[in-house]
Amino acid sequence: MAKPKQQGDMPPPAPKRPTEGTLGQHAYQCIRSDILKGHLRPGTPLRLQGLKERYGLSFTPLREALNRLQSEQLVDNFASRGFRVATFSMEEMWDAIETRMLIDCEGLRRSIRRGGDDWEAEVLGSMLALTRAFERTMALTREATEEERAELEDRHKAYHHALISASGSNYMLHYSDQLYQQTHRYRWPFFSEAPGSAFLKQSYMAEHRQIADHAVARREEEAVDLFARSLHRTGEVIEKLHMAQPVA
Amino acid sequence: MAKPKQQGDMPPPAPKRPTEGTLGQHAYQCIRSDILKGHLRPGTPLRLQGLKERYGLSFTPLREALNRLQSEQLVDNFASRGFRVATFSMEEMWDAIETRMLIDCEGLRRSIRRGGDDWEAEVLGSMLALTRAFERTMALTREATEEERAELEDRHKAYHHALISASGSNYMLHYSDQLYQQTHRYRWPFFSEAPGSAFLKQSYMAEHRQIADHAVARREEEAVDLFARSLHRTGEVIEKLHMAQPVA
DNA sequence: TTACTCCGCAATTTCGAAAATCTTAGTCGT
DNA sequence: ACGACTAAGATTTTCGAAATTGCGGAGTAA
Repeated sequence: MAKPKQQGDMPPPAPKRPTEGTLGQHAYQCIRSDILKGHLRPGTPLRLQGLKERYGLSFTPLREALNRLQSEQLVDNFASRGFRVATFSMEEMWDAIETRMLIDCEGLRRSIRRGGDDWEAEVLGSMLALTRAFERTMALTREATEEERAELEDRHKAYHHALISASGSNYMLHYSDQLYQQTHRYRWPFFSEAPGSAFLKQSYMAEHRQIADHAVARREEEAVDLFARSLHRTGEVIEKLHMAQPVA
Repeated sequence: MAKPKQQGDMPPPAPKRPTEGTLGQHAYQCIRSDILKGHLRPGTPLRLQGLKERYGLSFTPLREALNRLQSEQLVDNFASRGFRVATFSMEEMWDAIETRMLIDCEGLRRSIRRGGDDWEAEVLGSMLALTRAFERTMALTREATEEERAELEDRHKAYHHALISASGSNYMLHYSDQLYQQTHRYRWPFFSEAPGSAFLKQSYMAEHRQIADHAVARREEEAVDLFARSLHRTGEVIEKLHMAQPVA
């Protein structure tokens, strides 16, 4: 039983101060990324002095970012007692999965019904990009770097976005994005290091291809059914992994 | 063709500084309330000096609130050029209605399947409270005060929340709440003053009662069907009103 | 021993000024 | 007349210090 790598132990250096945009935006992106990648663990108090040292930013932009992340439910705010990374639970994870199934399946249905050539191109293009990145990481004889994993993850996210991108609903896209990131918190630390994960990944990739094929061929029920099952299976895998290794 | 009252003309005084909680939270509630009630119009620049004068707060808590409202899509943030109240459009309104239909109907289904005595009591209780407030405002021989309207609105919101409260999904509840508030922006300035609005309100109330009755009697398909139609009709009414009186 | 109060310190929140950025109006050149 | 440039003023964003709040430990009384 392999132990998942302790991603929180050695967080990578924070990105440099940007030359463009506001520091509040930069703070948002940095903190969000660290939460999604597990460098900031669930339940962790987000002390302003610590964040200031890590990111080189004053309290004001940090607090602005934390307020945004609060509204996105990645962070809990305890009035006058500061902010904490939102906690994990299986209950919450299943809620995110099931709500995501509701929204994403509807988004996929609408896209299949309304999407034109551009949508098809986007689906197939993102599927191809995901396949390429996947093959590259599978061919590695060493552990993938965080950058390589991030690239694969970006491609994966783009694939999911593409599937529902012709839904005509900004709200569905927006909520889907948020729910994707919530489920991501549970997947990222464990998924790549799980036992049998190479087999699992191949199986997921095959499934992703099938969903894309069904979608572009306008086989609505097949696509949506497989998509729902795939999302649900994500939850099952996460649950199994978390049982094997309780959350810190 | 009656013109809707110009709610933005004379905004009521802002609430006093709280003795509890943070000023950032207070700012959030004040600004949010003013947006939802139309005192801050769509597209309006949210100038910090103006907000400071209106609410008696420094820039920092104001900015914190604006960052939160940005994540909730009530406010748009233009980096280095400040914040604005998010704009209206019929497209956006329909998106909110349709997404809300998706989420709320699923929430109602789940509640009908899973809810116990407590849920039934909540549904019937909130229906009763809404009826009482409604009858009071209908019996007025003068125009309802903003407080009276706000009470009715709070009861209405509580009714909708109750219907889906046993869904077991915090995300659905959270998104439903946000979508409720988005649609509220379109309803509030116009709905109470629309032509034939007394008739329309009676019809809505009868419908709300029927939905509650179906739900509590566990007639899932009837409840959900009527609920969906009711939500959709809200969109139709809003659209009609906005055609009669284009958004300022 | 338990419960309560007080105090010091740490942390959070807010303040207002300074720094940075944007907007507008005026001037100059083509 | 139009476009480019500049300067001044307005506004936004950030900074760091002050004000406020929470927490933990020590002391006291029952």
